[in-house]
Amino acid sequence: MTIADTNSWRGIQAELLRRINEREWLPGSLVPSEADLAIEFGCARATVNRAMREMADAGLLDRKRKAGTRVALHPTSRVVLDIPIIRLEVEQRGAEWRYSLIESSAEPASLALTSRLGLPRDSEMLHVRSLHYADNRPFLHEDRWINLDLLPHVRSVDFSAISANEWLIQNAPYTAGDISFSAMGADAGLADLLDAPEGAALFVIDRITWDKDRPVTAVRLSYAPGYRMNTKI
Amino acid sequence: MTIADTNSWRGIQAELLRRINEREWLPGSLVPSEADLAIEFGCARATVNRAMREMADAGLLDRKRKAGTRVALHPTSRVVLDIPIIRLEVEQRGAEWRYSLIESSAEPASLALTSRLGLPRDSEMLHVRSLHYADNRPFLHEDRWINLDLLPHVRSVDFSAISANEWLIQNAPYTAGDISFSAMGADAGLADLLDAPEGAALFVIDRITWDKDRPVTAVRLSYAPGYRMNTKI
DNA sequence: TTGATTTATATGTCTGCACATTATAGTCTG
DNA sequence: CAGACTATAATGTGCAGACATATAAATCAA
Repeated sequence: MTIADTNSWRGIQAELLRRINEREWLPGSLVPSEADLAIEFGCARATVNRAMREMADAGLLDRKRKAGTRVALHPTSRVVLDIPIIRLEVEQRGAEWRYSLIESSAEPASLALTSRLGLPRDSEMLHVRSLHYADNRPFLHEDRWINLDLLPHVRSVDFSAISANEWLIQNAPYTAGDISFSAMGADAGLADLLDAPEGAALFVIDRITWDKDRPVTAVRLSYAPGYRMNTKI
Repeated sequence: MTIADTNSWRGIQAELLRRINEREWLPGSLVPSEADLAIEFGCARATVNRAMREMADAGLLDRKRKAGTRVALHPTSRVVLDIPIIRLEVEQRGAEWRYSLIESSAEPASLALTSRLGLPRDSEMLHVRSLHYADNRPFLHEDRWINLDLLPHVRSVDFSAISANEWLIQNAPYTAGDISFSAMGADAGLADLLDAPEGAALFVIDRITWDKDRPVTAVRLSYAPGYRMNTKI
């Protein structure tokens, strides 16, 4: 019965984590109720609740009213990724960020894209392609389509002065987004741009953002070979 | 002054989100204090706190004592990935999971690995390589090293009957982990195993888990071409 | 002017209480 | 015995108040 030093919610959480990690409470087993734990730790029930709620959010505990709280059977580790502005990502690596616009023009989007976005076929969208550099070496290729219907004044933005990535974050709010990560071989054009051999394995992020069911932008970020996205559990 | 219908913390959170999304509160601007908002919404300060704390955790708000709360300037979108047991991941796709052990043997680990794990050089570790299938097609290659020092009884586990992935999740608790995602070209061996052309771009997850500073296992998961990891913001 | 100290303020957390919500388990009834 | 109803037990949420803590801003001293 090792009572945590402090009866703060962090102390209680640490103690609960210890009991789970050290198999004092086995996966799938029922743990004492909030009220009982509050008595044991000599604190208010709300404090125990605070500690346990976070653990439930993290997937370590399964909680149901009346049924009680159980240690999760399959603790799916939950990973949190922070996706920053590209400029900041480069600068955080201690490299100098540079950006160059390749193309910016209104074009009819492909059927694959419009259908995925729920737009009328042959909708005109702004197609912006650009390259981000870290210390003068290609870092990633940004291939973006912007919904002109939702953001008509984007036509007049000079994307050689500010990256589309940054302009959108500051000017186009979104309420939801779909992201997918994958690996792709570099085609001839990308290989040339990224200064990589053709067929090189590239880390790719595809992202579509929405503002209440209306698509804002669809982007594909293709990173130069060697890129790693790191995080902790 | 649209007061949210309910003065539950969710209602308040929704209203705050609306004000941010609709640019009523601009990025970087100071928002009213908890006390003021509590008065405005006619609720307790704790309720406002609950709503705002979650938004701060999500990176939408920056909060500092005395300085107050500001709308985040660079709303780094925070993505949450659930990394399930491989078997469950395959089954969730509606495919049949199958598993085959390639190799399981105690070997001295490479210097690169031992130094990364903080183990003595030439430490013996259990090297387990296996292949996971979805509907009889190669899904991913699991290349794992297990710390025999920490888990000596793992020598006697039959990894042809249970996957190392699953056994470890159920038997080896960990307190921290480092994960990195990248893209790699398939070498001859992997290409053969995954039934892919040599050089094909593979999505790769490297993960090291720790139990209080002691390494538990290091694993590289190489997914067959075409794999995408999806999530939402 | 500059550096140290104090003060005021916003957030962070805890308490004790109350009621709401949900789902289990038991009971009653036809 | 089956199905409907009811009591109960756990979590979910809210409130008012209190104190803790960090820190920006103001004040004071050299």
